[in-house]
Amino acid sequence: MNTQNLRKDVHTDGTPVVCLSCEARHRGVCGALTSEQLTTLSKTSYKHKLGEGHELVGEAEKVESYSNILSGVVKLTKTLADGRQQIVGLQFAPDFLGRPFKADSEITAQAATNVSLCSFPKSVIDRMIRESPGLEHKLLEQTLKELDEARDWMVTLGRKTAAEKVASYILMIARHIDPEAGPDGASATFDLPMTRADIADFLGLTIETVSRQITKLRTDGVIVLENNRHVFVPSVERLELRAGS
Amino acid sequence: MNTQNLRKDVHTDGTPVVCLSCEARHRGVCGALTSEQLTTLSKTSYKHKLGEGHELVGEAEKVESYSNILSGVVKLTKTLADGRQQIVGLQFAPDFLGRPFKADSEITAQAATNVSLCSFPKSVIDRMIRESPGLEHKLLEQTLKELDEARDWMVTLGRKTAAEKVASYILMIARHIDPEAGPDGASATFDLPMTRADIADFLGLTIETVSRQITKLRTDGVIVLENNRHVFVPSVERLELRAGS
DNA sequence: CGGCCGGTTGAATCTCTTCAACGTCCGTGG
DNA sequence: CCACGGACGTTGAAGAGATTCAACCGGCCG
Repeated sequence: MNTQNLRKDVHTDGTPVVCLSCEARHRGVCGALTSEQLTTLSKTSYKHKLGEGHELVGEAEKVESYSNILSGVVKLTKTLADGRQQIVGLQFAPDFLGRPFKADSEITAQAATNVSLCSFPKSVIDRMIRESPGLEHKLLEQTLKELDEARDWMVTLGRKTAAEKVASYILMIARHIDPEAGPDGASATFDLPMTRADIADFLGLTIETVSRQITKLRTDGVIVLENNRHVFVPSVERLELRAGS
Repeated sequence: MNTQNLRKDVHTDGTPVVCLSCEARHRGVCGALTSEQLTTLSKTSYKHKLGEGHELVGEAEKVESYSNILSGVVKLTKTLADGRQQIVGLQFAPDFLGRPFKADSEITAQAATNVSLCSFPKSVIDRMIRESPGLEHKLLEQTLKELDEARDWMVTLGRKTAAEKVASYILMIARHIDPEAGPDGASATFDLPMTRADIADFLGLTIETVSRQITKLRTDGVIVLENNRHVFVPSVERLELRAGS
């Protein structure tokens, strides 16, 4: 037996096996880590799945740990004292989940779909941040991206009509989920990852208004529905027009 | 003559004279820099003032440079194709102004009041970021703070009534500008740093609605006005109630 | 003085919400 | 097996809240 082959099988350049096929290593924060750091991290990390609706915060799931999203969609929600809710962010794979340097986020994170995560203790990451500037750089980049997205959404919340809001939402999901949706004029097919109630909380509307606007998009032929979830967009460009740019 | 005294007068521990009384050195990003870095930076930095309404972007003022805000308020605006506007952020001293790692921000920055800035070339900062992790850490902290603020505001935009929005705005300004406004039950006095039009663009409302809601707060005794700008809040707590938490 | 800018106020309109009823899907239990 | 209940979604009618359009006021500058 060849020890070199054995070593390669187990470590493959020193990269832990669990990380080998992980998207977070390419596009996520783990890309900033060395093989040794990945090895250290993988010893305390664990992959797990959460069902739709499961909360990630207040269950020792996030306060004391960070996670990478491997698949699925996570929604970040803020709630007013009287119960009004607003979704303030959606996170897709391979986003990093967690708020460094702050214990209480005042935000609840919830699985919008079935979600699989790779979680690790806060302390290990916080130490690695201090040791390797590359990681902090990755975090800064992701945070800037989230800030850009939040500001884009502020325009939608503050200045768009209900019809434009719903179109903007479908367009955003299409771009995130459907690989083809990029070039204009193309079509797109995908599933909406959220209920009408979630969409309403995301758009600052009521369930009824969301439903009516989706119906309108359907009767106008901008989208084709089945399941109330599965969407076909014949022309992404036409949808963009409805989104008010 | 004593050379030690001379040296102290000019350099004072090596810290450049222009930086000595600068707030950014304490609470801003410059706090992460060594005396030598400050010296390097101060050679290419320049302090200047901008009048209200002056744009900071697209005038070689920001695209190729970053700035620290020394005084005044800067508004960040996004505009839709048809002219609808939304203010997506307000920055106060000693905030850092500029978007690292990205040439085009799709955001315009404008002086909401008279503003004084300390500006430096993008290239110098970008290099220092690479050299000193502390600076990147400061930037990450500020970006996280801005993200928190953006998300707070998303709740206001999406889920609050016009009355609550205006109260929230006045409350936010009070907390930023008036030193006393912290503890509940206290009173506060300050000037609104923006026109009604700006406030409307910030809250996703029309000028008229903003005006009506301010009038209502005035007739209800929650605020006392003069100048349409100067505000006295007898009880911050009562204002908080109007803001819907 | 006249015009413009920023702000206020009123009346009509419209968009979105509220309230209510109804339909469908799906798992549970008789 | 089918009836029941709940979650999710759609649709309609009535109502509230914000916008639109318009008039008006005061201050400032040319």
